[in-house]
Order: sequence, then C-alpha cells, then structure tokens
Amino acid sequence: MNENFLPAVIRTLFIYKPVDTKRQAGFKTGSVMGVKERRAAEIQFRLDQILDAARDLLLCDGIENISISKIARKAELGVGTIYFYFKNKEEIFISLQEEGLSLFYDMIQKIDAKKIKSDEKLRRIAEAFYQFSQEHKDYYDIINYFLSSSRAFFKPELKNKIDMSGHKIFYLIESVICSGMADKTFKKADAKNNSILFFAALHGLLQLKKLERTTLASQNHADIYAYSVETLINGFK
Amino acid sequence: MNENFLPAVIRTLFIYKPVDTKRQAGFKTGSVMGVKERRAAEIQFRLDQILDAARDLLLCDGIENISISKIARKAELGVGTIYFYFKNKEEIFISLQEEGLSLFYDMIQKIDAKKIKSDEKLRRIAEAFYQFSQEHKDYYDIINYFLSSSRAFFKPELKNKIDMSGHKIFYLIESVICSGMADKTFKKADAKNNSILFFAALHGLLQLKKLERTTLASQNHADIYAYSVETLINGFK
DNA sequence: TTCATTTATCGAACACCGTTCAATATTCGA
DNA sequence: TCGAATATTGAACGGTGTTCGATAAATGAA
Repeated sequence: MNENFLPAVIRTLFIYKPVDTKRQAGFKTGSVMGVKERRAAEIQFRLDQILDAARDLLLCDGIENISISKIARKAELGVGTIYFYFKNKEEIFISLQEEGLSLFYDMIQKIDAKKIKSDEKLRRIAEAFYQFSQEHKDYYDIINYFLSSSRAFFKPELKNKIDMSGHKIFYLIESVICSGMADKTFKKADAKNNSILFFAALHGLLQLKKLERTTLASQNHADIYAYSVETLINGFK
Repeated sequence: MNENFLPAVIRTLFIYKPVDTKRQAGFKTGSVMGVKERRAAEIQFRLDQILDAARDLLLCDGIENISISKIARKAELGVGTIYFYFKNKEEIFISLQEEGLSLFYDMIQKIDAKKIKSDEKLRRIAEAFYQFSQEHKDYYDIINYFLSSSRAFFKPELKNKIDMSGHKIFYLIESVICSGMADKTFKKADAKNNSILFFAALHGLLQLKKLERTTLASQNHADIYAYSVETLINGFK
C-alpha cells in the first residue's frame, strides 16, 4: 500500500508517524504556546528523539555499532531526517560525548564539594576517573573517539563544543591543585600545567589497560594506577 | 579481452603479473634453491609486496585512507590475494605498527647507548617520543589505532605480536630507571611501575595535543610537555 | 608423462557504511 | 487560498572489509 495516496489528514492521524509522535508528546497548535516556541520545542523534541536512539545504541551495542540507519530505525525516522537535524554522524557523537563529559564532571564536582584536603580530592578524582572508564565504558569510548582520532584537528565550531565540556573538567582539577598550593598542601608550581599532567597521565594509564597481562606483564593494572596516582600527588607536594 | 582464453604459458610470460613479478625478483626453479626455500622466499616476497603498498598508502595518504582495494591496486594484485596472505586488514595494520614501534625503539636505543646520566636519558627519550609523534605521525597514528581502539581486547595471537615490540620499549625505559636507582640518581621505587607511568603520561600528553589552543588555552603544548617531563623526572629523584 | 592434489590468484558479489538529493508532504504567513 | 518555507523520506551513490567459487599454476606420485 502506498501511503501517499491517502488523504493527508488520515495519514497525519494514523500513519505519518513523525507528526503522530509529536502529537503524543503534547504539542498543540493554539494559544498556549506561541508559534515560535512550539517550533523550537518540536525541534528539540526531534533532537532528543534522535539522541535517545543514538544513546540506546551506544549503551547497548557499543560505539562501534552505531550507524545512522540504525539510529533512524530506532528513532522511527527516515535516514534523511537525521541529516536534517545533524550535519553528520560526528555531530551526533559530539552530543553524546558532551553527555559523557558532563556525567564525569558531576562525579568530580561532588568530590570537589566535600570538605577534604586537596591531595585527597585528587586521589578521589583519579578514583572516579577509573570508575568512570569502567562503569561508563561506552561514554568513555566516545570521549576517546575524539581524543585519539587521527584527524589532525577538528573544525573550529565542533572543537568549541567539545572544549566547552572538557574545559570545565580541566578547570576543576586546576582549582583543586590551586587551593592545595594556597594551603601549602602542594608546593608552589604551575597549577594549570600540573592539572594537565595529572589528567594526561591518568588518561594514558587507562589507555594502557588493554596491554594488561602482556606488555604490563603480571602487573595488576589497578595497582599500577593507584601507585601512579600516589606518585603524581607526591610530586605535587 | 578475456585473458583466460590465452594459453597458460603466454599468460604467464606477458600478462599474468604475479608470476612475472616473482620472476623479476629473481626466483628460479632449479638446483640453486630447494623447493621449500623458494616457496618461503616467494611467500615473503608477496608479504613484502603487500606491506610495501600498504606502507606507501600510510605514509602518503594517512591511516584513514588505507583500504584493501587500494593496497591491492598499488601492489598490482587482486583483492582476494591480499586475503590469502593476511587474515584481515587489522593484521596488515599490526605489521605496520610493528615497523613503527621498531623505528621508535631504534631511536631510544641509541639514546640508551650514550654515556649520559639516567635522568638525561629519560629527558631525551621523552624528546624522541615527541619528535616521533611529529615526524612519523603516520606510524604514531597506527600505534594509536591499536592503543586507543575501543574493542575491549585483541585476539591472543594478535596481542602477542603487538606486545613483542611494545614490551621492548617498556623494558628499555624500565632499565634506564633501574640503573638510575642503582647509581642513586633516582630514589628507590618500583622501576616497572615508574616506567609505565612515565610512558603513559607522555602518551596521554601527546593525545591532548589536539586540544591545544582551546582547552589547553593559550598554553603552548611543547612547553607543557617539557614541564611535565621535568616534573616526572623530579618525582623519580 | 600423466594427472589428481595442493597452492595461488582473481574479481564479482555481499552486506554494510555515511552521505546526498529529488520528490513529496506539511505548515506557515500573507 | 496559495505560494514559500519547512520537514520527511528512501532510493541512489560511491565507498568499505570480507567471502567465495572459478580457475590457473605448481607439485609430487604413479
């Protein structure tokens, strides 16, 4: 049956899913919402719909198994519609990466809020990073997707979106180190550089996890990680 | 023209390239080489032929633009032939990665051979790593391809091949740190753990290079790297 | 030499992928 | 009510990695 031969109103009510889903979500023409607002809400609805599908796929099947056609099928949309809302696959990935970074930020932000010494904060942040890479492996994968991609640089606008979320994390670590220097827990040094070193080292160590049991030999990776965290923190003191 | 209708001998001499290339390479039937040896040499010849093509593509067009069909075209072989000599694309990549690791090993091995203090050796190794990531970017990319892939683990046999080359590098760094501990340049500690931390930190820092000028803000990446190397080495003292 | 077996080569075929685009439907503002 | 703008679609495109049956060449035993 070719749906296109049905009167539009019938299609809208019974077949034409996109509109139908919007209706279900409670969008109404009328005086409650202005036209502009409703449009904005509808666009947001579609963006969420697509990202929900993409996130499902990420968390279920892993980053390697996300494809536009799968996203489209799961979101009950056509492939072309995806490209109406996102410039390309990378842009969808960036949104998911932002979710991941934001999730991680929340974790370390809670640690920062605690009334504990700076060195202990760093220790717990490192612990949280390790935990994040294990328990939210898929989000961690998608963060790595950008961090370790071989394309030399991102297009400026994409880069900015990525960096917004990343910057907050670096900044938090830097501020922890800074206050550690203020209360003499840490010796005076370049806090920004130290925060980058700290993060980079943890990141590098997590990447080496897959060499566990061969190159890293009998060593237990978690032990190496814990040892390294202590060594780094001691270096700051 | 369908080559298959030509008598076999004609095809062999004028058209059937594979045999032709082998001939050019000087393989002869006869008493000089045993049959087994010649076969082994021919196989090696094909392996090299394929890897040469793959390496050319890697160094010319970058890791993202290597495809089996391109390798086949460049090597003047059929696609199927590639799969007769390599199980899959990953296996070709592993061979190239081994080349890269071996190249890097040679660089740091020369440093290790010098009669300089251990801390200076580490400094120069770090420098060499940075240099390697810049001047042999394509080799560095293909090393990262495996280090940062999201597939949880490699099949055991592949893993072993990867680790053979990687292990030597870690071992060399460890031995430098070890002898530094012996002559009191470094304080006593777990040399293996320290070597892993050292390498992981450098690796992490190099990955962060692409955040230069945004998340890393105005900071110059080379400066951060140099600072970090000093900080790490000081931590070992 | 003959001839079956093994080894080697090939490229079409397969099932995907990300992306584009003309066709079309819907909504909007005048 | 009627263009214009917006939204949706899926087929089509040119690519990917991999498989496989057809076929040729080399081998070794009879």
